[in-house]
Amino acid sequence: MMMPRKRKTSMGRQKIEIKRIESEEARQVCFSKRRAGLFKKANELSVLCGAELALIVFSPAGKPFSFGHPSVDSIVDRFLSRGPAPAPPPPPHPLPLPLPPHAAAASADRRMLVPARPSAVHELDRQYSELTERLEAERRRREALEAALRGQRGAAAHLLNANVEELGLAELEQLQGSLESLRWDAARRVDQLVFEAQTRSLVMAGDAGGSGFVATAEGSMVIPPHGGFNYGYGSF
Amino acid sequence: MMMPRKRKTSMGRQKIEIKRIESEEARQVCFSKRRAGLFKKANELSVLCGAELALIVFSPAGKPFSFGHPSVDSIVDRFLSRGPAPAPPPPPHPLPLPLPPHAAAASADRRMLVPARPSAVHELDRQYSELTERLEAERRRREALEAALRGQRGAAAHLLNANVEELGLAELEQLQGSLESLRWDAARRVDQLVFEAQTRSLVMAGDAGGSGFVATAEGSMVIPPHGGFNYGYGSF
DNA sequence: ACCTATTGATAACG
DNA sequence: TCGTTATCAATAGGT
Repeated sequence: MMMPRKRKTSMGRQKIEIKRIESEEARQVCFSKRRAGLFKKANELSVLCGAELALIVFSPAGKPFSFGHPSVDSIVDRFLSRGPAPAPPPPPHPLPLPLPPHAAAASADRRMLVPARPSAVHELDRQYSELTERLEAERRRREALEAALRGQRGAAAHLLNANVEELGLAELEQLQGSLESLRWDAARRVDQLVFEAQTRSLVMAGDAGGSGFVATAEGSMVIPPHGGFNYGYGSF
Repeated sequence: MMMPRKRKTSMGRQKIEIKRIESEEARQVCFSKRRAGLFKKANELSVLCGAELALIVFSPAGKPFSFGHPSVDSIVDRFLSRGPAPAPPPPPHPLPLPLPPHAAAASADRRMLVPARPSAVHELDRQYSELTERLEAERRRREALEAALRGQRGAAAHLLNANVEELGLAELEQLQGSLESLRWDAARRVDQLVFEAQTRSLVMAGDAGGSGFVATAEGSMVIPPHGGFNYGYGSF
C-alpha cells in the first residue's frame, strides 16, 4: 500500500506481541487505527460475500462505534432470536456450525469465539439442514433472477411517474419487488458513501445502530446520509 | 508471513475490486478466509487496546458466527440500552408509517409469540417455523422477480438499480423522495383496491399477511417489518 | 488444504 | 490527528 519514493528515516512497522498495550497514548493511537481497519474489513466482507453482519465497538473510553448490514438492529435481533441461551440450558437448535480455526484465542477468560452452537437432535437436525439447503437454493435462484434483471436496459425513471392508479394487485406486487431490490442496492450504496466519508476523517460515533447520526470527536452533528434508506449502513 | 523455500508458479495475490463476488464458489472461499481474518482482528483489538466489542456474522448461507469481549450479550445490551437511535427519520410527507424498525420492538414482538420460558422444544419449533417462513418469503420474492422480468414496468424499475452504484448522496436522497412519493401513490392504490374488493364482497380470503403487500422479504434481503406497502393498516 | 506473490495494514516517527 | 516509510500480515489465485 505504500509507495517508496524517498528514503526517510523510519524503523517502519515492527512486529508486536498481541497483548495489552501499556502506554495510554500508544493504546489510543492503536485503537483508532485498528478500529478503522476492522470496520473497513467488516464492510468489505459484507460487500464481497453478501454476508450480513454487525460490529459494535466500545473504545476504552466507552465511546460506541457500530456498523451493520443491513443494520445493527436487524442482525442483533436475528442473532438473539436464535440465540444461544447461555450455558446451562443448551438451547435451541441451531445450524451446524463450523468452528473458527483460530478459536484458540480465548482461554479461561470471558473472551470468546463462539460458533453459535452445538446440537444433538439428529432427526430434527437433518430436517433443519434440509430446509436450510432449500432456502439456499431459493436464494440462489433469486439471485440469478436479480442478475438477469440488472442486465435489462431501457427507459425507466418513468415508473416513478407512472400511473399507479392503473395498476392491479399483481403489478403492484411486481413494483414492490423492484423497490425492495432497489432499496437494497441503495442501502449498499449508502454503506459505501458513509464509509468513504469516514476515510475523510469524519469520525462517526455515538450512533446506536444506524439512524443517520454522525458524530465527530468534537461532538455529534447530524448528517442525514439517507433520510429513508434506513437499512444498510452503519456508523463507525 | 511467507517463507520462500522453493519457487513455485503463482500469480500471488491480485488486487480486487470491493464488490460482490459473482462466483458462488469464490465467494464462499473468500468468506471463509476473510471471516477468519476479521475475527482475528477483532480479537487483537480487544486484547491490544482493551476495547469491548461484539461481532456477529451471518454467512451467505445464514450460518451465525460471533465473537464478543467480554461477551456478545453484554456488549449488545450495553449498546441497545445506551444509545438506541434517535427518532426515526420523519417521512417527507404525512406517511402514516408504523415505524417499528427498532430491535427492541422486534424482539418484543417475537417474545410474545413464544412462551415466557422458552423451552428447548418450543425454541426448536419456533426456529423451524422461522426457517419455513423464510423459505416461503424467498419463494414469494423469487416469484415476484420472475413476474417482474416479464413486465416492462419491473424491468424498467430495475434499470434504476443498475445505476445506483454511481449515485451520490444528493441523488440518492432525490431518489428517495421519488420513491416516497411513489409509495404514497401505491399505498392509496392498494386502499382503493381493497375498498373495491370489500364493496363487491369479493373477500380476499387472505390470511393476516397473504395479500402480498406484507413484508415479503425477510432473510437475505432483509427488508424489516414494514418492507411492503402495508404502511399503516397492517394487513388486510 | 497448502503455497507464494502481491496487496493491504499498520508501528514507529515527524 | 495527519502524513510517510519500512515492515509485517492478510489473502487472491493456483496447485
